[in-house]
Amino acid sequence: MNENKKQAATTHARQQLLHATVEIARLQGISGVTLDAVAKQAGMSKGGLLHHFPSKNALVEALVRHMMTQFFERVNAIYEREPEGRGRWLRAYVRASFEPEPILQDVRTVLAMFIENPIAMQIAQEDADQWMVRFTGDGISPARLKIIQRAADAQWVESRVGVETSDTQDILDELMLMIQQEG
Amino acid sequence: MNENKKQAATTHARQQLLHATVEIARLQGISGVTLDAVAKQAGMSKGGLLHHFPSKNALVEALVRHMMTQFFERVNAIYEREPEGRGRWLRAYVRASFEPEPILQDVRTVLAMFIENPIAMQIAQEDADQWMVRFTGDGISPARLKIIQRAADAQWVESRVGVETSDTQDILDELMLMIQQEG
DNA sequence: CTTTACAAACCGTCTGGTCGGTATTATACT
DNA sequence: AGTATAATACCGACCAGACGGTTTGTAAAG
Repeated sequence: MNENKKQAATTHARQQLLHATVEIARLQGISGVTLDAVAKQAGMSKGGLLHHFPSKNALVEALVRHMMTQFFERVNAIYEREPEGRGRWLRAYVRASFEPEPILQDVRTVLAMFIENPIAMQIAQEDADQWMVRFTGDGISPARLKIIQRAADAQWVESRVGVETSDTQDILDELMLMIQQEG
Repeated sequence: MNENKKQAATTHARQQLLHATVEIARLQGISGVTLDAVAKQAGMSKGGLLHHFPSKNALVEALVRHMMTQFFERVNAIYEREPEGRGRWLRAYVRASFEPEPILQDVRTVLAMFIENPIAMQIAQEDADQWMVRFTGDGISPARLKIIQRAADAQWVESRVGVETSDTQDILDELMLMIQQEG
């Protein structure tokens, strides 16, 4: 008895659907991700899509999981080749984040789905530039500056989005320390 | 002649509309932000809303701008009280990002609008937790660890979203250095 | 003859936006 | 001052399109 052929997320059709979703997101943005569009992109009818994923939410959920798995595998691969010692996992994670690998391209696209909004992003970019101008001449190396700013931004976002953060004060202290110290 | 009463973004009605939008976003999430809902929340009809903001995009754009201005003003205020010297602006920026001020609460809400998605966020949270487990015992202080991870995450997002990043290599080097060094 | 994998027509709802209309206030003219 | 005129602020019915999901049908496989 062959019984491992339809394992939930493993069918060829499902893979194709997932890939089509990423494709649409990349081409049309999140608002373009409709059942019709995805189905069409995958060369299938909406009925067919709904057969594999009972709802749009199911599709998105599967997609997110799929992407995260991919990212994990990438980190894992890097981890193997990363020398032992302090922060081996973290090093692998960071490296993977900075990789331009096509695999990650997809992951990023999906993540972008939840942020994208042409107007907002454009404004955000302008805003970021202005901050950069302000920061420059502050005596801190550009690299370190960006790291600090990003960490701050993340704090900002996460606190609202509901991601529990424990060591807020410690993180703040550490950041201030980084600013004080020589870069 | 009184002629400064209707300055584009300054009317009382517009302010109210903007505030209503934030309120709806906070209560119902981004999907709840419809013209009808916003108008109702502001005690106005949709027609009225459309009179002040010719389209939904116009509303969102005004909102984002408004929020960013608020954040800037907050940073500015902190900057004034921040001692001179290295990274004064950056320090103010970081401090503002970590503030629980109600003013910033709004800004965060708006930003969250572009990220919110119950399923995705939940999965992301689980994912983040797993990474934390993996990182722990890596020999790095939790605070520093989170900073590094967040900076990496930001890189990850930004690269896809289209935010131009110049010193990628430098940032990566700096991060690796932070991992190596004592926290 | 039942299950799987799709197709395609169809439906109800929701949403952004239009449009015609009205009350109120400011401006112009006599 | 008094009245005509017009601009502003707002209402609410309406519409067209989009979208998620349901249902019915069907062809092939086992």
